[in-house]
Amino acid sequence: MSFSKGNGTEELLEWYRDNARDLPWRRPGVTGWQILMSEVMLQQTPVSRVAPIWEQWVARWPVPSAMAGSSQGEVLRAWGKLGYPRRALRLHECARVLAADFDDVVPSDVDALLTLPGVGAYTARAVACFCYGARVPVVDTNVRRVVARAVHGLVDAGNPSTTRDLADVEALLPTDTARAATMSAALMELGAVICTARSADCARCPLPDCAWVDAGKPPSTAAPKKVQKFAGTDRQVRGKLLDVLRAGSGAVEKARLDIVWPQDPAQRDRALDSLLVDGLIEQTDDGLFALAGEGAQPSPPRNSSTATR
DNA sequence: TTCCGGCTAA
DNA sequence: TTAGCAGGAA
Repeated sequence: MSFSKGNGTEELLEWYRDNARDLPWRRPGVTGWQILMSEVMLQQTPVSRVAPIWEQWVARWPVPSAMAGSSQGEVLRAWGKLGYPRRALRLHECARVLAADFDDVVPSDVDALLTLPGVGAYTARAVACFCYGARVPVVDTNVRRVVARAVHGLVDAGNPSTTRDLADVEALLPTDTARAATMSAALMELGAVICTARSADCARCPLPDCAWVDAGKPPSTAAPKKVQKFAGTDRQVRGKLLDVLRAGSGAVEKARLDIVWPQDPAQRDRALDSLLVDGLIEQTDDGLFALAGEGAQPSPPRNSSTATR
């Protein structure tokens, strides 16, 4: 397996060396933990939204044990509106495991990384490669698309098969470890900047040859995929409910949550229950709702300021 | 396969 | 209006 005719490895590596974006988590001296935080944040979330939050997190929780010392609620608040807040919860649990079982250091071994909460096939290899320079295929949606086009001549990757994709990319990597690691980063960068889902800027593409271009840029033949709607879904309701708790400082009465989704009480209660099940929120003994880990905290003293009454 | 946020470029 | 975004887990 290789890029269509010529092997575009040298061109791609050179392009990356000269054009890689100056992302904060690519700075020298960034640790495995900090890389891991960036990777989890970047799951389904654009770079521009992640960068400022990541800077705050690196300053606040520079090592796993620091985060393990904070409550889940504190982490959820700091997560803000990045979306998919279960990621934050997993990262917190991951920090606890790293502090307890890994001497506060993110492991470099892919199999060890895969045991960590919130770390899947992509993230494990991304950390092994970007932080520790391992020669492993790093396959995300960008790489999948680049390989589909440049190698297979298709606009989009078909059914994502992790096994096949890993083998595809593995075959593209140079033998030399350092060059292979750079190659993985370059493939991702190419998909993120040049060969994007919306448009392929072939004029600026460093690859000397592309199977998709050679084939005349054929459109997708795949059936239109089902769109995962958002408006009116439980996801939207969960977001609104969680936003109330994130914005406030302590436990709140259910009525405070009810008002953000009055149109469908059944759906609202279902969403609220799912947040409890996910461990994102908790219920206090007196029936109030709070962010996870904050229900036991003394709510703002209601009667202490009796002088004002 | 489906569910899980929130934002924005086109 | 919506497709798409450095995915993971059940």
